[in-house]
Amino acid sequence: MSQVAQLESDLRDRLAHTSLADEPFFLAARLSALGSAAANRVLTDLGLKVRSYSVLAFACGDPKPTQRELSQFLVLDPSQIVALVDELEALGAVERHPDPRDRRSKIIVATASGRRLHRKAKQLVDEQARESLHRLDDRQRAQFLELLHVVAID
Amino acid sequence: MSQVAQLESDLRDRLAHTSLADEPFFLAARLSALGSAAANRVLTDLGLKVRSYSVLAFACGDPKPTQRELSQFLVLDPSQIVALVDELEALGAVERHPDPRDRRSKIIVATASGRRLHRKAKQLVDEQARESLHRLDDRQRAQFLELLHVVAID
DNA sequence: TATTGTTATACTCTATAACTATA
DNA sequence: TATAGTTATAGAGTATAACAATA
Repeated sequence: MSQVAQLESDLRDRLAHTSLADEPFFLAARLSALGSAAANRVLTDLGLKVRSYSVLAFACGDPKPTQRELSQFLVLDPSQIVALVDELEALGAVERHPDPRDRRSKIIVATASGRRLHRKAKQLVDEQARESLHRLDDRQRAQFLELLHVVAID
Repeated sequence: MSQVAQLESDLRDRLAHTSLADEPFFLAARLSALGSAAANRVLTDLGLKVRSYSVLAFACGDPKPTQRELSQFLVLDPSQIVALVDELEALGAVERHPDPRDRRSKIIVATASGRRLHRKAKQLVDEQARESLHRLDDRQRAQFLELLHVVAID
């Protein structure tokens, strides 16, 4: 049914005083669940989800990733990348290019329209992220991102 | 196959300089995926997973949660709580008690052996968490937890 | 009428193994 | 022998609707 778990203040207070509230993996899972749901909601109109958006973002960056690298970046099995790339390819957003240095590999590169799509999507996602961090002031937000960066990118 | 995505330093460096590396939802998702996998690995021997461990933790806390509350805390559909509680009940770790204030609700409360199980599990999980945050010093870790707390607990 | 727990079901995601072509 | 991408498939997780008991 509904699963968006907007907590009333008394429930929030109870959650805040649980033993789990000090366990980073629980907090990260909760943040991830809430964040992904929100991001997916915002991306639907563009035909994207968090996963495909992430692949597209890498395909827009430099250097271009192979599928193997994508699977490591996104913590997904290589076999799952196939469907994601297929999906974006069907949208005309990315193409599979041969890797000149290893003919087994395929490099995923965004098309011009893929880059436009990414620009629009990033704007929506960034705005949504700003909202979900609204309880932090500028300094705290910067700090949080820096620490999260260190912790999440092994 | 393997999906534990231990990155080599050059790949880590590439990931660190991607546009996604500044998007909190992506970092949270990555941290959550890595953290849950690690926590699940550590909990297997006790017959628990992250989800069931989380339910057990609430059932050990005070005040005891209803299933409805659990679904909000864990950002899961109420129908999914049923199976989790069934699972813990089969382990003899929790019991469903009638809620004196609302006979529709069931309060989930840990048994004595459930509390022992939780104690053991928490020790393993905490140790694992400390490891995965090893790149932060004490002050940073405290800061990170505080900010994560604010952001994840709406 | 609305809500709690439950069941059922369809759908998505995840994990694993095997295949092919390259290395 | 090992690795990149692919396919197939089974299992786990997710979303949705409907029902009985209770509010």
